[in-house]
Amino acid sequence: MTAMVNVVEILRGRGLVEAVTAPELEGVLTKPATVYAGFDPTSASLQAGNLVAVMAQAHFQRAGHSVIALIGGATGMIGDPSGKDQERQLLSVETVRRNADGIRENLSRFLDFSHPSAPARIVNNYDWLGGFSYLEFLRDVGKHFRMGTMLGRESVRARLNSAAGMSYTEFSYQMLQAYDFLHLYDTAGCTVQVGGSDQWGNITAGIDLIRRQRGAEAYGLTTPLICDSNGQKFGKSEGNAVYLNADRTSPYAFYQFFFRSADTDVIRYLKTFTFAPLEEIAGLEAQTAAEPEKRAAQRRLAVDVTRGVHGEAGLQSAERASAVLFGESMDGLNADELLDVFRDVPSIVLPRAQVAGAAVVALAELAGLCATRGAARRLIESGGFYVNNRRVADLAVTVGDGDLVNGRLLVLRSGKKNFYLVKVE
RNA sequence: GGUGGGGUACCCAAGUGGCCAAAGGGAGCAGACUGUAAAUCUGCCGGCUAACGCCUUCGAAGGUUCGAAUCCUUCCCCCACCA
Repeated sequence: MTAMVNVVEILRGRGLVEAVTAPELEGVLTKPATVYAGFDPTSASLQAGNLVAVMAQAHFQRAGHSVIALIGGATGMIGDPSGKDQERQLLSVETVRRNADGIRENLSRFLDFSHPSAPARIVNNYDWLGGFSYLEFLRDVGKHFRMGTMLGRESVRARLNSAAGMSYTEFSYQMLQAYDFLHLYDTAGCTVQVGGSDQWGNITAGIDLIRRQRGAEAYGLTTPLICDSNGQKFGKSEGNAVYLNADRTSPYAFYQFFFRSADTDVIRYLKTFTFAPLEEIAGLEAQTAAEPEKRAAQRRLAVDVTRGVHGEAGLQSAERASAVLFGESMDGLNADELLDVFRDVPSIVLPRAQVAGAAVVALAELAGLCATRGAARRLIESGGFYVNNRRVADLAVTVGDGDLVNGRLLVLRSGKKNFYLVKVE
């Protein structure tokens, strides 16, 4: 058998390694291993921040290892206290199930489930934890945990010292995740767990359990928490999370999120969120230094990630919309072309009677572009309001039939980049 | 349970009878400059209004007063120290 590529080295080179539990991991990975990462079904879609763990797993699979994505159908009902300062709201069984389906869809874009020798697998820990009785669990699992160790975990200590405190339920979380690791070790020969840096405690809990119960060594690798150069957690756009599902974050908005990356972040992001070879990234870095206004690195980042998540069709619609919105004029486009370009932009349908003859202030509020009439007034007075890409700074201006593209479409805009489509019927 | 300190707008925080829709900072929105970046500067930032102004807000409910975020009463919640 030919020597395997050193996946840890690849991950390091891309800034995807925060820490490993033992240096021997690299040696272990010279032979095919089974690697798992868990995903919390708190939402029906993964967020951009989750891409770090997903990419790490994809690199493992590309290097010839078997990967398992674990959806926390059971643990999601309990709530992982790691990195949270509040007790979590419990999710219903139904919600967790629905969310698990959404996440499965997201993951399928990155992991190869039909790989000939090592197909990726998705498992749900509800399948083995759901039927556990409390007594059984205490006897078979809880017995192997020491209070001192559990209380010493960072996630527990931080919460016990906080005003919010911690419930017994959340305190028990670490045992469940540890048991997952043991279960996957037993049933799939899984010896490596990958997770965010906040997962360190949960991962080592699993490693301890496997050592105690089976006398075997298991390993963990954590990925760093990605922040932008301002120290803000990665994956928020205008205060909202960036999701992978198209119905939550449109391909256009998704593309734009990456395209707007700062120069100081974009090279790091390319390494982390794309498979672009490091030599190419070095080239883009040089180009960014020489002619930053071309935004070549940002474009490459946006293109690669959007294609990965939304496919070729999603990428094309995002690029087409971006070209029109930020470059070419929208004059000369008819309503159908505009509808196509703005497919991903928020829109509202209004009856003709409410639009024709309406003052722009009223319209901005009515369409939902501004929360209140006053906000609409201020926006217009400060010169940040556009109708069909033309600035309107006068409150008294009204919209007439002649302003509607093909008599049925109006493009509103706030600031440089927030478009809003009004469909008239 | 005792004692002390608190609850002010999205967040932090000043304000102890009228000049308070409430200082300052942060976040946010917009403008200028740029490159859809960063930094900087400017404006806005409870609601309605073209504006004068009107309405609702300072933990909750009552009360005193011409007038209350500010004083009084009761209640709720939080924090610190002690038990």
